[in-house]
Amino acid sequence: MKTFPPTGAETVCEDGVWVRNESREKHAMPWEKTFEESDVIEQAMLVFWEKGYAATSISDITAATGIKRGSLYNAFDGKDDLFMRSLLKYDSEQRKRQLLQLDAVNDPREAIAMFFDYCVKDSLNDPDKKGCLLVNTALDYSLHDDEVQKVVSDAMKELTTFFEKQIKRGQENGDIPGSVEPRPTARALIALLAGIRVMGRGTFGKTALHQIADQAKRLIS
Amino acid sequence: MKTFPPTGAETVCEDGVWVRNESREKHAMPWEKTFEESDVIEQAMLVFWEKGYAATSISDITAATGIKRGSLYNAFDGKDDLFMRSLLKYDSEQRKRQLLQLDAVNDPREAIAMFFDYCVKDSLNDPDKKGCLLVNTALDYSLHDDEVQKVVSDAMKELTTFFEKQIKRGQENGDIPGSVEPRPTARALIALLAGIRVMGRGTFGKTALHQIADQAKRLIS
DNA sequence: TCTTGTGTTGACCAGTCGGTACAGATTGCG
DNA sequence: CGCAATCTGTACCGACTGGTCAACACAAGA
Repeated sequence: MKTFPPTGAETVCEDGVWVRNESREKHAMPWEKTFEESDVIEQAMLVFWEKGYAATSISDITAATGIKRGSLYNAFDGKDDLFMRSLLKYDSEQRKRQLLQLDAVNDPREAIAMFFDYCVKDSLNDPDKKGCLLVNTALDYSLHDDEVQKVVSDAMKELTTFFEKQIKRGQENGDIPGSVEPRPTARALIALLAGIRVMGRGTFGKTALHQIADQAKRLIS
Repeated sequence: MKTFPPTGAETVCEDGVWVRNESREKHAMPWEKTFEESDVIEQAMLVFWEKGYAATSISDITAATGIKRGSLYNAFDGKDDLFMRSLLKYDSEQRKRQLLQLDAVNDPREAIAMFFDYCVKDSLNDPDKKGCLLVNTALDYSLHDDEVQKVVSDAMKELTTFFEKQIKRGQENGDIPGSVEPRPTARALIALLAGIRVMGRGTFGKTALHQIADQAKRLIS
């Protein structure tokens, strides 16, 4: 009877029992990958993020990760697959995480203001000026397949819903005037965000980006 | 003594005098190109506009124009040169022309509103959803050389100045409240425009784009 | 020790990339 | 008729593209 690892890479045999591999071993089991898939996706994501899908080659990714070509193709389906996983990782680790944090903020106007301030600060701090992978991908919308398009569309829809909800909350407690239309304003905020991300890649400087964020706040007053 | 065409392609010998070639000849002179450079740039521009710089190959351009590879490289310096000329053509024929038209509009608020309405209409009408070549290039800012960056930066600067001027004019004749800060608002309008162009490539639909344009108008009220 | 199943590796594939070289065509001029 | 000058078309360049493949390394189980 065979005793084989349940998931392959994350486990190791110890005292006859399969337990999580805490990298205590010198030699990897032959069925274990010598790398963490999530680490590879992380590096791939950074390359796609900075250079864009079309300008990124498989060699760029092998160079960034140290993984050899064959191993890469053994673990993933190809460039499209790598991009899809990168986009999903970005979406869940950057956007969703940020939204969850801001959901916890009590003051709705403050939550929206913090979002914009973060984006401006983030754009200015990044020496590579990568912008936002979702916005970058939104600009290449029709170059991608349906699945990628859906990720982008859903992300923007959720972002719109977030802004809309915050505006309504602000109107309920009197912080935001009733004359502000929740949904149209939410969409305008998305457009402003996209604008910050695009211009933040080099066209506009610190002052301009901050001024745009200020105007976003004015849109909900 | 030689009598050679002063500029090569645009002239033809008639009655011993060099005059502009009005394409009255059946056969091109051996020093005349069989195509108009501006026509080639026009087609190249459309390809770059739709697919982006990285995803566009020289073969795409020869296919779009019918020009053979050798003739292309005989007339232009290469891909970068073709892109630069395409960008300049777009900048002068689309942006500058549009700005000149709107400069003639008397009502400043109307001029700004018309700008946004045109962009939304244009985004929705284009079946290829190409967006705006300047915005597309702004997103790839750091991938391009200094010259291209300068064209983008200058275009956005001029656009900012246009909005700023319109806002000040509107404030002088009382159409726009003095509480609107000209320069920051102008920059926010640019960001909204960029957002419309990005989301207009597929992420957002008709309603959303119109709503964003409406909020742009609210920003100057 | 031999089998088995896995991941690693580098060579290799056909196709495309941007760009070049050169023969051939053409036509005014001497 | 050459000659000069220019554009055209094709073949070709080395480099690179995304992707495949089979030999190999390895350790558990028998």
